[in-house]
Amino acid sequence: MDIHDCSNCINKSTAAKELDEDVLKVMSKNKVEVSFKKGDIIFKQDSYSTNIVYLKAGLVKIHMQGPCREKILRIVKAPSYLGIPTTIGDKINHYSATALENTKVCFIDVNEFKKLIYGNGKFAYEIIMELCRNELIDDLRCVNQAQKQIPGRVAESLLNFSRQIYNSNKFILPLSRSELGDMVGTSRESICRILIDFSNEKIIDIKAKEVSILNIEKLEQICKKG
DNA sequence: GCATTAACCACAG
DNA sequence: CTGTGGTTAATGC
Repeated sequence: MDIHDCSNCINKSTAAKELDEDVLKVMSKNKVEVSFKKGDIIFKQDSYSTNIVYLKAGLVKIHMQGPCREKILRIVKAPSYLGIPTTIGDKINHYSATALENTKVCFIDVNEFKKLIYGNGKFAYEIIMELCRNELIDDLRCVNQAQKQIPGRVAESLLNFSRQIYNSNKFILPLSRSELGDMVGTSRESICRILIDFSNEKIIDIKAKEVSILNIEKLEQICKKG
C-alpha cells in the first residue's frame, strides 16, 4: 500500500470522490504532499503559480498586500482547495496563503488539474460548485463589511470563527489583534478596545486568545445592526 | 456647538 | 504583541 496514492486518501475532496481509480492513480504521480508549520507561507502573492493547492488538514489565512496595508481576505479550514482562481485565472498569484496551524497540503500541477476538468464532468461540476459557494460568501462579506460599523464587523468575525471554523462557543483565536484588524479592516487599537468592551458587557470572555461567547443573542444583535 | 466614532501616535508592560 | 491614553478629523444631531 502506498500512502501517497490519491485513491487511498482519506481526505479526498468532494470533487475527487467523483474520479475513477485509474484517474486517481495518474494524479498520484503528479502531486506532491507537503507539511507546513504555523506561520509558514504556502504560496506568495506576486510569485509564479503553477500548482493547484489542496488543503488536506489545518487552517490557513488567505491575505493580500493592498496599497497601504495588509488585508486578510478569508480564513480557510480543511478540506478545501486553495487558490484555484489565482492559479487558473492568472500566471501570478494575486494573494498569499499562510498556515495558521500545522497544515498538510497537496500541490497538483495546474496542467494536470486542467486535464481532470476536461475529462471528468462530475469532478468539474463539484469544482464549480465550490467556486460558486465561495463567490456567494464573498459577496455577502463584501456587503456586510462595507455597511457595518466596526463592532458589527468584529462581532461577525467572532461568530464566523465560532460557527464556521470551530463549531463551538469556546475557541482559541488563531490570529493576533493586529491580524484581526487586517481582517475586518481596522486598526489593532480598535480591535483591542472593542474586545474589551464586549468583555465588559459580558458578551464574551476573553483571556489572551481564548474566547468564549457568553451572550450569543447580544453578539448576533451587534452583528446584525452593525 | 457638542457628541460619537475611529484613526494615528507614543509609551509601557 | 497588547493595552492605554491623548489627540485629531469626520460625521451627525
